[in-house]
This record gives sequence, C-alpha cells and structure tokens, in this order.
Amino acid sequence: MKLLAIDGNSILNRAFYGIKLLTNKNGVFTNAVFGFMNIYLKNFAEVQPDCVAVAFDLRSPTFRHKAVASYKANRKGMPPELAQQLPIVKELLTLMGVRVLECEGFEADDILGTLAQSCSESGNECFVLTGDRDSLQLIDDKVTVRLASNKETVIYTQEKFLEDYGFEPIKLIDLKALMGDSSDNISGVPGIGEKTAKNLITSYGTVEELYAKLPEADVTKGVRTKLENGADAAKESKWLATIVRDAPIEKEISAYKPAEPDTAGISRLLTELEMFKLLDKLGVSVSEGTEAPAEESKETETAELTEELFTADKIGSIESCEYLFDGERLTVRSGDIVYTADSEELICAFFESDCIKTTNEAKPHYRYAMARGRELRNLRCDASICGYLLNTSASEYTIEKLCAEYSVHYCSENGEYADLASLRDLTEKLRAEVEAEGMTSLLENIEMPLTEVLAAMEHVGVRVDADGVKSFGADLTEMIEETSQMIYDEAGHEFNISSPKQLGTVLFEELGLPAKKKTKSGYSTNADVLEELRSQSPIVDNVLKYRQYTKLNSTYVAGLLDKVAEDGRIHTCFKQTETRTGRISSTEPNMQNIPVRTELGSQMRKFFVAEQGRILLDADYSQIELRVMAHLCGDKNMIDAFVSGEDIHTSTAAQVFDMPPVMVTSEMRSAAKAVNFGIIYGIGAFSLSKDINTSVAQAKKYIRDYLDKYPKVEKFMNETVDSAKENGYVSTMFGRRRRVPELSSSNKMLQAAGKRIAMNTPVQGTAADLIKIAMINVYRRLREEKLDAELILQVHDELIVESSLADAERAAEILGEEMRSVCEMKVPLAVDVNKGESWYAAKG
DNA sequence: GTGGTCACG
DNA sequence: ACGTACGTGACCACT
Repeated sequence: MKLLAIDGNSILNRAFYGIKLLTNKNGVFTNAVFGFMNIYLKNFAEVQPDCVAVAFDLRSPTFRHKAVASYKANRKGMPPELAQQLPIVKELLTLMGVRVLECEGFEADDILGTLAQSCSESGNECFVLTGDRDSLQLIDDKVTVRLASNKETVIYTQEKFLEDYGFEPIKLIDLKALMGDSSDNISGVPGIGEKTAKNLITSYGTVEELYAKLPEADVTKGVRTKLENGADAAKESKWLATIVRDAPIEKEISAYKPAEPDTAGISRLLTELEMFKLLDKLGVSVSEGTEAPAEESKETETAELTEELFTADKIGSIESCEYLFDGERLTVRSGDIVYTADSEELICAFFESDCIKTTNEAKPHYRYAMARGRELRNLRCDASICGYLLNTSASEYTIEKLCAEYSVHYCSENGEYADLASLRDLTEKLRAEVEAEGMTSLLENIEMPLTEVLAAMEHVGVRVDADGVKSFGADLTEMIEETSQMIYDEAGHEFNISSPKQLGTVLFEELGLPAKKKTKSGYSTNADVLEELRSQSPIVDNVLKYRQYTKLNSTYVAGLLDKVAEDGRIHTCFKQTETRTGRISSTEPNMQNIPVRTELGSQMRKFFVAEQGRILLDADYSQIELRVMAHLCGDKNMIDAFVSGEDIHTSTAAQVFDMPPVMVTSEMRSAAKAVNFGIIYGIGAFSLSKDINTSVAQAKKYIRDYLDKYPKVEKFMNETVDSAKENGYVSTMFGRRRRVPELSSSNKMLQAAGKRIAMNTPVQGTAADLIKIAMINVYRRLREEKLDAELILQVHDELIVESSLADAERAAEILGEEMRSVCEMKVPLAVDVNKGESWYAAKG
C-alpha cells in the first residue's frame, strides 16, 4: 500500500508565503488554502496513494515531549492571515474524507516520522510531502520525501539524497548536530559551519563515530578544539534535530484510507470561500450544498418548467419574464413556462416587445438587435451588473457563481434550463441586496441605461485609415532595423533586445553599466532605470528608442490592423463589470491607451478618422478628479481656485509657495501638478520625490504645505480611511461601493495600499459615475434631436462623437452642455470641445 | 501562466 | 528592513 503523509503546517506555510494574499468578499483570507490544495492535488495525482494522512503541529503548554526549553522560541508566530486559514484547511480535508492528525505535545514532523517508521516496518511505501528539509532524515528504501514548493516538487529518494549530500539520509541529523540550524534554535557545535560539518560527516559518519575517532582523526587544530569544546552541544543538538518516531498515533496504515467525501459540505465551504476553480478540480458541482436548510425548503422547490411553442402572439401576451440568449438561441421563462426561439425575426420581435425583461450580460443582446436595425426594449435587470455593483472585485458574474455567492438555489435539475430557472430567484435576491446597500438608483439610472450606450458605441465603431497605419508600420520597421543594428554594434554582438534578461546581461555585465534596481528575476531595465543611464553610454538611448518603436509597431500598428473589421472600422469591447472603481475598460483592442504623450506616438491618432464627409468631435473634462476632490472635501481654498477659473496647478503652486500666481515659475507649476496627482493617488513622499526629482525631505515639505493650505483635503482623507476601516468599504458620490479588505491585513505594506485605495476610489469612482451619466444624457439628446451624430469612444474623462458635417455644431453643443451640467457640484465642471478630421486633429 | 515593460486616464 | 502613488490592457520572453 502507498501512504501519502503530509506535513500540513509546512505545506500551508509554503503556500501562504508563496501566493499573494487573496480574500473572499467577506475578507476571509484564502491564499494558503488555495496553495495548499494545489500542492495536495498535484501530489495526490502523481503518487496515487491508497491512504492519506495530514499532520499538524499541536504543542501543549503543559507537556512538552522534547524539550522544556522553548527551543523553537525564535520561530515567528503565525500571522493572523495564516492562522485563520488553518482551521479551514483542516475542515476541508475532513470533508474530503482525509484523516487529519494532531497529537498533543508533538509536531507534525514527529507524526510523519512515526508514520514513516510504521511503513518501513510493515513493508508499505511512504511518501512524505513537506516543504521542510528536516524531514529528509526520514528517507529510507521505503520512504520517499517530496519537497514541495508552489512551483515544483523535488523528489528525494535515497539515491537522490546521496547524490546531493554525499552521505546517507539518516546522517542529516548528525550534520545538523554539528552545524546547527538557527531556524530551529539548534546551536550545533560553535564555530562549525556547513562546509566543515559536511566534510566531517562524509569522512567519519555519525556524531558518535566522529567523537570516537577524534583522537586519531585527521582534522585541523582549530576544528579539533571546537569539536572538543562542543561535545555536549553536539549531543544536545543531535537530540533536538532527531525527528521522533514513536508518537502515539494509529500505526496501522490501512486506517488512513480516505472516507467518502461530503460533497455537499465541500461545496458549501468552497462556495463560501469563493474558490470555484477548486470546486471544479475536486469534481464537485457548485450547486451541491447550496440547497437551503430544510426549514425553508418550501421556497426552494425546483420549479416545474413546461415547454411551450413560442409564437409572435405569445410575445405580446407576456408582461414580464426572464430570458437568456447566447447569440443563436433565445430561451424565455414566463411564470413556469419556457419558450425557445431561434429565428431571427422571433428573437428581434421579442427584444422589441413591451415585456419587462430580466437577463444576464445583456450588452451582446443589444448588439444583436442593433446589427439588425432593431432594438432591445424594457430591460429591467441584468444579473451581472447587479453582481458587479455588489462586489466590484469578483472575477466573473455568471449565474452559477452568483447563485453560489448569494445563496440562491441553483436549479441544476433543470438541465440546460438551469441558468434560466435560477435567474428569477437570483435577480430578486440581487436587487434586494442592491436596494439594501443603497445602490438602486445607481443601478437603474446609471448602469442599466449605460449598457445600451456602450453597445451602441461598440456597434458604430471607429473608422481606421488602415493604409496610413500600414505605411506608419513600414516606417517603424525600418527605424527598428536601424536602431537594432546600432545596438548590436555597440554591444559587439546580436541578441534579443526585447528580452529583459538578455538586455540586462549586455548592459550590466558585458558593458559594465551600474545596475540600479533589481527585479525578482534579474536586473531591472525599465525606462526609469535606462533614463538614469542615458549619459553613460549611447546604447541606452538606442534601447529606449527601440522600445518605443517596437511598442508602437507591435501593440498599435499590428494590434490595430488585426482588429479592423469588414466595414473598415474598429469595434472595441467596452467592459462594464471589470474595474474595481467603476470605470469602464476597453479590450480587443484597448482604445483607452492609444498613444498621445509623445510626438511620435501621437501620430497614431491621425489614423482614427471620421468617415468621408463626417467629422470627429472630442470633448474632455479638465482635471475632473481634482474637481471631484474639491467637491467631496469641500475645501474652500480649493473650491475658490476652481471657481475663479485659474489654472489649477499654477494656483496650487501660488498657494503652496505662498506667492502671487504671476510669480509662479514653470518648475513650481510642475511640482504643484505632481503634488496634485499625488493627492489623488493617496500621496507618499518617496514616490513624489522620485516623480519630481527632489529629496524625500523636500517632497515631504511640499505635501505638508499643500495639506496646510487645503486643510479639508487632509480631513477628508482621514475620514474616508476611517470609515473604510469601520465599514469595510468606500463609496462614491452616487453610492457605488468598493470593498477594501487590505485595510484589515496585518501586513503594513498591504494596509498602506488599502489606505491609498480608500483615498483614491471615491475620487476616481465619482469621476467615473459622472462621465457615465454624461454619456447616457448625450446619447439620449443626440437621438431625441435626431442628429446624424453618434458617440463612438470613451476614454475615462473624454468622449468622442462622430457626426455629419451638417449636425456637427449642434452635436458639439450638446456634448459640451451635457458634460458640464451632468451634476450640480460645488465647483464648475470645465469641458473642452474640439473638432477634427482625425482624433489627432480633434484633440485641439 | 507569470513577470516585465509600457501605453493610456 | 523593505518597498514605495490610483486605475486599466497588450505584447514579449520565458517557464
């Protein structure tokens, strides 16, 4: 029989420190559980054991098997983020039918030692899974140690150990007895290090043999003296290093055969932890275990769905329904009757009907209707949008996951209609939660109407001058070749300039440039580092050029050409449930990061053009986030600066440097600008100093002076962080929420990050709310006035409309008007509107 | 799949 | 002692 014996504490530790902190929506940490299970499942699959035991430490304060002295005193106590995961792993293992072993007064490795011993004696195979090299002493012809990390598992058999260490596994104890182990508080023989100890063990064997042969041993005088003086220490250390093999546990291996797993329990636990991938891996479905408790069972009986034929007549008679649509087939549930349709006409007729509709992920449905010149009307609720508002940090908003998360019975018995059958209960629950969190207006007046606007923008798309892009690409290719050649000449050989690893070798080893920063995997070669090295070698400048050219060529030229559709336009995908703050994002291609900051890069924007005989209108908010900050904190100085209409950075500089605005130099203005940004991001003196190239002390002073001039900013920041700590979330002006679990971390770095998130999100999120409202209003006005003009892009604080020449004036007026008047605030919202043939030209 | 880098607001 | 501003997405190299 094969036994897999696991050191639970050791593996859990590895998992915890190897994987970044994860939490579920309630702030329960899950990273160690996640990592543990990954390692467990991988090794289980490889070993295919008949029996499994997972051992955990249990040291009693009243009874110590080994030493009265706390010989592991310098081992750091577990951080609470890890400690809280310990019982979860034990519970999960128990639910899986795996035996969890704890033994008062013994550590996990003692239990492993005992199990290994039993296996050897009974002729069973033992696989010890641990992250701790100490356990290598357990290896023998029946016992293999699998040394695990999050990346790989190194398998130690007797042969492998001998190869690595040069002596038998059991002598690892002797090695430690001589060299000690600070992490276990084993002193060893003072003055004997790893090298000497290894040599001694290889030549003389065990500690006992060594001391027996010491009189005639061939060692240096120094070593001999140390060994003589350290005899007692060696003996004591050997005892400490020896893993116990007689812990009082069940020694019959067959007793560790796993029991039947409790799938409902596993499902309940993992659902609570939001570990859906793991559920999948364990072969347990999400629905198992989400059954409501028996006392409520009357509500949760599976609906008896009856299928009926769907006809145009039927459509008119339905008042409200839930439906799903996958792009081909429509399924509608009204009461407990299900209709299906796959004819385009029937589907479109349904979309246009008066029926009040509920669905999930509706944007493609709008696109489907629009592509056919039809409409989707009366959409009341979209489950994914509700799910997003309730938790902006989830990775997916599928019906199955949402049901699991909000304890709604998932009707898996309804087979292919499971999603549809569950949708009504789910959306009822979601809407109730949204209402309870004060986000109903946000849902109904902003997010739901926005979906249609985004769909329309995607549908219309933006015209691309593909030939222009191609010729720009050809120029870039030539420039890349020239630059590469110069770099190869300077380096003395060819290499892959795009590989940070190879580039690092060339710059910092072959050319001997000073390495400033390191990354996990080598030298950092990012733009900041290269900028500092610019004066030291001409190659650096060329590398920067190479980076710029290749970035433009592969991400923008090639990336965009790839996405131009039949109609000569790019139809990006705007995602409404992606960002933590409430912004929308754009993919395939990302239209929100088209270059503009450099002269060369901004040329790209010349290829985003209006259709023949049309024109682009570009409107952007000026400093919207600072204005939001001024409104939210109500600082009089800051509000006055905006009300007076002065340049805000100049005005800030005047305040901070205490002089009239006319005296402010451009350096002072740009310093003030950097501080203004810092304020929005949740300022840190170190980063500010780096940004504006001053000392940390100087940066600190800027921040101090700023906060003294705008005292309500500081007050607002403090209050926001305090409320985030108290409630676990922050909110925007329109009630959008974001949870900030980082604030309850005991890790100071994470906590500091949580504070910055808490300070930034209300500002960034409110700005996102505002432009969303503006988009909805612009969309409506352009339609109401029947203008030949349509919204095509949003870039966070900027909206772009493509208009006929005839309607351009009016459309521009509407655009500016709606953006400015989106909400009454304590400061005016300034908007710049421009026109042009291309995005480049329309940017003013 | 992850990390490094860099494009945007 | 350590790492260092908020929010995104795409591409490349490398494992």
